[in-house]
Amino acid sequence: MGRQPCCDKLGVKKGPWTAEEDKKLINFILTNGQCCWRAVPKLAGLRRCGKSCRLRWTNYLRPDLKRGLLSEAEEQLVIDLHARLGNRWSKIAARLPGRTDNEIKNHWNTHIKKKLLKMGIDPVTHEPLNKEAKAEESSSHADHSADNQNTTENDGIVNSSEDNSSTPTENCSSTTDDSNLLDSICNDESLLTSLLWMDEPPLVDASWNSVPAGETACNGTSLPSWEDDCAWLPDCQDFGIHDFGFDCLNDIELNTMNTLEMGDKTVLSVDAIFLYLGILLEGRR
DNA sequence: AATTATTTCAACCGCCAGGGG
DNA sequence: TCCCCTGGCGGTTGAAATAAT
Repeated sequence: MGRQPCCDKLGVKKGPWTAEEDKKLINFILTNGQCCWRAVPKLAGLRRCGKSCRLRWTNYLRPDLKRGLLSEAEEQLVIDLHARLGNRWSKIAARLPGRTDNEIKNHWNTHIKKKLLKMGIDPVTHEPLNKEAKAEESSSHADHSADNQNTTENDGIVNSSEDNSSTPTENCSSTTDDSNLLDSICNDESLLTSLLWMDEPPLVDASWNSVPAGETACNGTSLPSWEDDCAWLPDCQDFGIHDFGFDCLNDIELNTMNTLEMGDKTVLSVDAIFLYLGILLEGRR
């Protein structure tokens, strides 16, 4: 018996999402949280498969996403991480808060790859291209003995045999470049702030999944409505203006939002979140 | 202005891993 | 232990946007 498709192919819409669909999905997720994706389209009134909904949410609609091109520092970080992790985009994305694996993968394929090639660096091995050519030449003589030693899996990280103290990137760039990278990261305040959370569960995502005490998300019982009780939202999700990437909004837009001061953080009301998402969606069209 | 080539990136596809029955 | 389901991942595609002719 073959594997069941992720969704009933009949009557399932494909292709670009419409504003209406986005709205429905956002509404549903904000109301119910992320639960069983397979059930989402039905419950949200969408003619999409659950997988498509999950992808749309994680890659495009999630409120904690950063938009726009990667900064220099982020790009450098991606290159460095790629040298260590290879094409493990999700692992790389986990180190760049607000960025998705898809976004990083696309940016790698369209920008970074070309940049590295231009610089004479092999985007796969992160070795200088001429060195690569030489290595290939010599390896054709020297059998494949190095193959077994060259890469070792260590806790999900690929290291070359000469990699105990340095990465391929470091091999071809030098430790000065590393300090430059560090400098550039330190100079990029937003990135630095983000990186401080690097080994923490992502702020929004983690709490996004956590349904408030006493609520059940997926079994369809006793879900909170916004009107009933939103008090958990600031406490549990701790949505801050900057967690949402509100930097993109102008003062007027921000002033129209209903915010609450919570200690050193400005927390958004539910109305404000909906308003923001509306503005965000408008801005993306 | 029209046509063609190239680039970008959102979305899809197929596969895999992990969890539960 | 096996089977099924779900979520997640990485590779690929193709429509839209942009640049070049």
